[in-house]
Formats: sequence, structure tokens, C-alpha cells
Amino acid sequence: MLRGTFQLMKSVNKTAILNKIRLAGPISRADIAKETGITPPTVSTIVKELMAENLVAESRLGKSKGGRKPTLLLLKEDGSYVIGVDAGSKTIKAIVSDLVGHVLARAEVEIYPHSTNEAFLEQMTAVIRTVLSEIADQCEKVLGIGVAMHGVVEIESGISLYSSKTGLRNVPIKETLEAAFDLPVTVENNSRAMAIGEYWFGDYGYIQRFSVINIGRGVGSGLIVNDKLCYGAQDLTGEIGHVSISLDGDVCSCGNRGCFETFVSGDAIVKRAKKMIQDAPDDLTAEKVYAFAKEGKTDYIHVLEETGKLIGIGIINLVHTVNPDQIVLGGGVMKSADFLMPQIQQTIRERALTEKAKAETKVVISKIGDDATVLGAAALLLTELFY
Amino acid sequence: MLRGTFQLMKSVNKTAILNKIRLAGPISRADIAKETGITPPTVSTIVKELMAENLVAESRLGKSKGGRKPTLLLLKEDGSYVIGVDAGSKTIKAIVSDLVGHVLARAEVEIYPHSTNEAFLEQMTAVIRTVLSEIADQCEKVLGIGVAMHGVVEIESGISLYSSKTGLRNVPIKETLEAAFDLPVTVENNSRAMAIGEYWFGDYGYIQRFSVINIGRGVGSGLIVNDKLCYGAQDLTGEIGHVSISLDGDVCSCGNRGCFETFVSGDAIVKRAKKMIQDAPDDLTAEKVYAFAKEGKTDYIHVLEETGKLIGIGIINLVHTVNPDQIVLGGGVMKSADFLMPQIQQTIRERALTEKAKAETKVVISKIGDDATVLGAAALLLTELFY
DNA sequence: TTGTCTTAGTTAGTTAATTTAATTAAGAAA
DNA sequence: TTTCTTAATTAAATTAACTAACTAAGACAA
Repeated sequence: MLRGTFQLMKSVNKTAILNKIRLAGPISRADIAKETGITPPTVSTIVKELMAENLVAESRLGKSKGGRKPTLLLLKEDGSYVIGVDAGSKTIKAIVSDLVGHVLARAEVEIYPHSTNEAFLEQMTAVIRTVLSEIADQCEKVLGIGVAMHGVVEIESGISLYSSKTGLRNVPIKETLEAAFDLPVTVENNSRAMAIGEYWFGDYGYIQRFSVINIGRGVGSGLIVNDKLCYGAQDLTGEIGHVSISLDGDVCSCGNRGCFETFVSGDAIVKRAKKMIQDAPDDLTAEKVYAFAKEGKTDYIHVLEETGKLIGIGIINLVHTVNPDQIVLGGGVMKSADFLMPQIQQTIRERALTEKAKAETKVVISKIGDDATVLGAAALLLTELFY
Repeated sequence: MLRGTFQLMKSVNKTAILNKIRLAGPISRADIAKETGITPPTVSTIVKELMAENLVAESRLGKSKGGRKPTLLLLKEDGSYVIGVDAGSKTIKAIVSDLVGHVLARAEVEIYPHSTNEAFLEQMTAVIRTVLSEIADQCEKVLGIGVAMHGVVEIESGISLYSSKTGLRNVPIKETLEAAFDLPVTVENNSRAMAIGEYWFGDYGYIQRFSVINIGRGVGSGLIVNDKLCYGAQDLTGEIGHVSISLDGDVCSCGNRGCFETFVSGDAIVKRAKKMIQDAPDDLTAEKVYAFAKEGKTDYIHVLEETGKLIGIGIINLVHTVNPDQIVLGGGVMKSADFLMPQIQQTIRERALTEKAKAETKVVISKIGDDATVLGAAALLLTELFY
């Protein structure tokens, strides 16, 4: 249970000031005091501590507003680094990032087909070694490793329980990496990592309820409320790929029919195209559907427009359940955004419950794009540092 | 922005202690200290204040565990009262309640058909006067009035914007009642009030994510996370009656097709029965469907079983979106629980995404029943008092 | 019955961290 | 050059927690 102690009081203020500098920096001590309501002496004391911890640094002097020039404070970006790993179903990506999402090193490998747990973990270890070698002289600044793993993940133990795409089961990621690198390791579901990446580095500022929907081979989402990821009683928060939007339809990988995922994933788009278009090629992919649409082939445009409508329905369901302040769309399917977004927006205007929601529901395309997940993985460590 | 101040520290501890007494009382100061982690002197100081504020009282002595007998503390139930009003589409109910949900007085009127705003507000004022007159000698103990209003409500202004059932629009409830009684007034949506009532007086203890689904003439829900109601960006959190579970279906009052509400509301049950049963009477109601089912008429049992399945799908959608720790079902339709619940439970076991969720998803029938909404309205005031 | 041990709760004094008020720093404007 | 502003720090005061020691009151065993 939360207890009111001096440490609590202090950490609340420290967190507020650190995040003010992170989000509003460069900023003076005086402005921090004004904007947070914390008194100037307290701000000074805490800033001194943050500088001692190598998290904050003084930069140039600001403009005088009629008196002494303010000393502007900034996050000390290169004071610490974090490693992010994006373990997808086809490749493993790793990066080294600083505190504000600058990528200092990057590496990627393709996963062997029919890989074993051992081979998979060896590949992951190797990619991390590669990026570490690129910052060899600054390795001691690395705070930890965050892993975004596709499929079902047990967060506490850091074990990847199950992946329908690779067939891997019970991969002890956290244990293996902690032993190999002697660094703290956090493992997270890929959609939730993506949400953290987008929120942390997408420059949105503070948003009370922030939701990122990842539409690719599968559909997942991450919900961030008051700067914190939501998990739910059984870690199912955000599994909107398996929300039913139809009483019938194709069988989903989860065994049910009617799942949102079976209507809007990459595979679903291919299936729809083949059904709607007689002369569709056998080796059609979602990428090709988009390519044909861009070439102006109306049949393929219709396929994407239909998909856009269905994505809109899924979004409305999310709006009528948790009503986020900001919804961000990402993942492979959203590369076709130019054909999807108009339909998504129209569906929202048609179906949202109130005039206010029709007008104010905010849906945008991911600002970070492909790197959102791997940066989010890295940011998993930052969350602990900053809160 | 949250600030670390002495007031914060104090209020955190005061809230923790007050709620410990509320939920775990009768309890000794020593046990409060042990269970909250707050030190005994601090507990004593704060308890002294709570007693001075008439919120807490000493009761009998407890059993000695080998030393001095503990003085047990209890909520001073009759120190303050609150008024709750449940303004449905047919009647207005009002009660006076103490701090633990004991009803001291109660009154109810039927709303005039085609009522005007003025007549409606006059009826509401009259019902409140009636219950107040019953506790005439203790009126000064009343802290305020909470109103649970059906339809769309603007919470800040306390205006009822729109009701499809009565046709009323822009009823200035808060303003009118505050002028009439000179007491603080809070107006809330009926499903959210029901959630608060169930959570506050249903004796569940602390539940991190608590959801109440109200299935009656319409379908709504309330979500309580960390003891607080969730609203969302446009106050749409919990509008699961308008989550799409089908790509076609009957037109909903909101104008869309496929809404959850059009499959499981009272009207939907009647429609389903008429469709499935050739000789169904013209004046069939949901109550009658239940009565026939109880008489053993299998056709009607099937209608309810089908409804149970669909409710199950709606619940699974909620689980895969916010994954509550506890889901409570209430409202008129749930009077048929004996036919609905087995199907609901089975659907959850069939469709939940993981084994853990199949086994652990907790769905129960409202413990409070009909009074949940009106007690929740009253509890709106208590929320402020206790947090 | 008396002494010792246990548990409950209070009192006195200490400590952590904020706040207020005063002070220094440094520049702008007249 | 004086006066006014804004920025930041220092010193003292305040808040509300914590520690340690103490009183209260009963259990239990010799």
C-alpha cells in the first residue's frame, strides 16, 4: 500500500522535475518552479542531485526577461545508454540508444527457420554483442537490456511462452541474457514495447490515456495511462486483435471466429483481395496489394478501403471501452495508410457516440515507424529510471 | 501536476488509515500500523484527527494477544449522511444513506409521461424533500446530493444532455438542486453510479480494476481503477453497449448496426424471442420471457441461452481490452441470471485468450441489486470524503 | 501473589524535506 | 548611475514523519 513518507514526497518532486526537463527542456530552474508549483529552493536542491546523478546538465544561458539571465537545463543525453532488442518472427534487431532515443549502434540478423531455443538465444546474444562492440569504450554507461518479444510473454520471469509464428516455446530470455551480460533485463510483449517507444520518443508530451495499435501479421495494442503501461489481471490489456467484431468469419489463430485480427491483419488483406478480385495472383502479399493500389488499380484500392472501414470499427470499439486521448496506428499494414486513413477517419465520424467524440477523437500514424518497437524495448529501462 | 508536499504526505496516510478502518474495521491502532506500514505514533495522531472530524469512533476492546487489550476502531457510520437519487426513465428514487450504505429513508415517484424539464426537476426536488423530511432532526448531517441520471450526462456542469427514453434535453440538474437545497450536488451517468455503488458497498475489498456491466433497457458499464472511476477523453469509457460485435444486425438507438446493446438489452431479448418462437405473444416482455423459461418452456430457455452466449462475447471483448480483475453484472436483464450465467461462463472458458484467463476471469452477479445505482449516487459524495 | 513477558498505545525528541523570507547575482531600462 | 526585474541561493522556520523510550494493562508461570 502507498505510504506517505519523506521519500515519497521527494521522489514525487524529483520525478516531476526530471520529466519537466526531459519534456520541456531546455528550461530554467525558475520556469520549472513556476510550471510545477514546486518552490525555487526545492527545485535548486533537486536539480543539484540530478546533476550529481549525471541525468541533467546545465547548457547555455537563456534570454533575459528584464533581469538576470536564466541558466537553462537539459537532459544529459549521453550520460547513460540502454540496449533495445526487437525479436520479431523473422529477424532480431538490436540497438544502443541514449536517453532521448538517438540510435548509436544498430544490428540485425535473420532468424534461422525452425530455430531451437538455444540457437535463437545464441543469435540474440550475438546481435547484442555486435552493437556493444560498436560502443566498446562506453560500455560501462549501459544501464540494461530491454527485449520486445513477439507472441505471448511472461513478464516477471522474462520467458517467451509461445509463438505461433516460429513455434518457439518457453524461451528463458531474461535468465540467459542476464547471465551473458550481467545487466538487468526486461522482457515485454512487442505491441506494448511499441506503445512505450511511440509515447516516449514520439514527442506527444503528457497524454493521460495513450493507445498504440500495432497492425501487422497480428494485431495488438498497448495502453499507457498516466505514463504507465497497463497490464490487466492476466496481462491481456490491449489484446484487441482478439476482440470479436463479427459473429462469424474465418477461424483465428486463437481458435475463435470473428476476431478483429482476422479482418485487418496482413494475411486478412491478402485473403480479402483474393476473394474480391478474380485475377489476383497466387503469390499476393499485403505489400503487393498496396503496390497495386498505388498504381491506381481500383480493385485493390477497394480492398484497402474496406480494410480501413474495419480498422475504424475496431478503433471505435476501443474508444467506447477506454476512450483514449490519443490513438496511434503502426505496424506493417499501416504502410498503406494513404488508402486506409480516410476510411478510418470517416468510420470514426460515422460511428462515434457523441458529437464531441466524432470531432475530437485523435487518431494518427506512428511518428517513429519501424524503430518504435526496438526503441520502446530500450525505453523499458528508462521508465524505471524516470519514475 | 502532482506535487510532493507535506499535505500530500499527510493525506496519503490519512486516506490509507481511514480506508483501512472502513474496509477492515473493527481494527486496533496497532494492527493498522502493522498492515499499512505506518508507525504507531503516526497512526495515533491521524486517528485522533479522524475522531475529531467525526469519521471514526472507538468501539469495544478487542481480545488480548498476551498483553494489553487493543481498542478497536470503527467508522462512525452515523456521523454524516448523504442523499442518493436514481433518475431512471420511468421513476425517480431517492434515499438517505449513512457512510456504510444503510438506507435511513427512501422515496420514489413515477415520472409523468412527456414530462418537461421543469416538471421533471420539480418531481426530483419533491422526492428529495420527502426523504429529507424523514430525517428532519438530522438534516445538518447531510453532506450532499448525488444524482445518477440515465442517458448522456455532462459531468462538470451537471446537465443531463439527452435521454432517448424520456426525450428530455439539457436539464440543469446540478444548478437546480444546489439552488434548492444549498448542498453540493454531483451528477453522474447511471451505469457509472451503479459501479461505484457495487464497489463501495459490495464488500469486495480493494480491487485494482473493477468493472460493472449494467444490462437493462440499454447497456452501459463503469470501470473503476485504483479506487477511481474512469471517464476517458470524452467521457465515453464504459460505453460498451455501443461496441460492435457484429458487422450487421438491427439499427441501434445510436444509429449504427451491430452494437452489443442490440443483442442483449431487454428489447433485444423480446425481439429474439419473437423471431425464434412462432407463437410468442404480441405483448411479450423480457420479464415474461424469463417467467416462461422458469416454467420450463424450452423455446424461451433457448432464447435466454442464446442471449447468455452473446453477453459472454461482450464480456470477452472487455477482458481483451482492459482485462478487469472483477466483473459484476447487474441491471434488469440479469434477473434472468439462472439461465444466462452458465452460458456466459462457458463462453468465457471457450473464448478467453489464455488458460490463465479461462480459469481466473471473475464474473459475478451484482450483490447489491436494485439499490446499487441509488447507493452509488449517494457514494459519489463519499468518494470525495474518503480520498 | 508476585515477577516477568507481551502487546497496545503515548510521549519526547530527532530527522527529512519542504516552505518562507531574506540575500546575492546579474542584467534591463530610464 | 540609479532603480527595477528576474534568477538563483542561503538561512531559518515549519511540517509531519520516525525512533526510542515509556506507560498501560493484561497473560502466565513460579
